[in-house]
Amino acid sequence: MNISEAARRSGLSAKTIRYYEDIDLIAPAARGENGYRQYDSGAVEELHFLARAREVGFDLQECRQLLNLLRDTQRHSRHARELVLEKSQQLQQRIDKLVAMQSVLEDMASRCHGDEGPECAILEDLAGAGEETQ
Amino acid sequence: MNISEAARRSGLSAKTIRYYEDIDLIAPAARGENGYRQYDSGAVEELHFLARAREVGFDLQECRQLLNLLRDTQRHSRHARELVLEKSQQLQQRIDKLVAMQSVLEDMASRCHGDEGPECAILEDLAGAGEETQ
DNA sequence: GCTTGACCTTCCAGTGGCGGGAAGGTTTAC
DNA sequence: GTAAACCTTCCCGCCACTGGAAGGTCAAGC
Repeated sequence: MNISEAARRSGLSAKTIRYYEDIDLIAPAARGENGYRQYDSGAVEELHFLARAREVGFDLQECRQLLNLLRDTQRHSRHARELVLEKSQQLQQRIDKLVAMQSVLEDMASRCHGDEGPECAILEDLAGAGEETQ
Repeated sequence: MNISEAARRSGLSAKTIRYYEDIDLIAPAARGENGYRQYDSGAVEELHFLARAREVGFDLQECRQLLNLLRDTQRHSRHARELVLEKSQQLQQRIDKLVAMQSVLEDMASRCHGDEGPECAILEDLAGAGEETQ
């Protein structure tokens, strides 16, 4: 099949598939007589694997490691599990940070009248926070 | 004061301050005889405002709007409040997404032995998810 | 045979928000 | 006198793509 069909089946865009080939994340696709890339179901499975791994938060370097594990029949499942748990912790840190940011926003919004007047707790907060001790 | 002192007081890096000037987020700094940028406390306050706004999740375009509100004595605090609440909703969406991703990771990890064997629920999941119906 | 449109190819540029580092000028301290 | 710590501008790199230009290919309809 051509690249757009492989894209449809894998969940990646054709652009992304070419990009992954470009950075040697995947092996160069076979080519037809016309120079078009050709994909079989095995290739699509790898692409789909990558799409899934990206969806759950792995970056391309980590995807590389996961692909190596996928291809390695001598692998230890411990390695995959470690990658997943580490990624989970990273996500937790990002979540914690976003939650903290959001609570600051909600707090500011709650103290702002939000009317037609110029007085604004939000702008005061952003301007002055951390300067009271001086 | 010179740029590194302004950086220290505002919480931004000198690189970032120059960048903000470059993209016209802030007015060009005054220059001393030697060509060095000079900052007064008013300029530092604006930089600090920007640092705070960035910390709570606003992008530079939104920071531009917030700065306009800060400078506008005729502003309506409603505008600032709307920006904050919209940003809060955006953060909520990002949080929801990350939480969903993390729960997938935790689920996969829980079903993986994580031992020295090659059998691995994680890799199976990533490879096969969404294909059972076929 | 001709056109139209949907494919495909490569290559280059841009995104956001900076950070790193080169190459060179200035100031300060010893 | 010199070393270091500043400062300047400029350009490249990061991540993971996306958009678009310029051009080749293919299938369908007339």
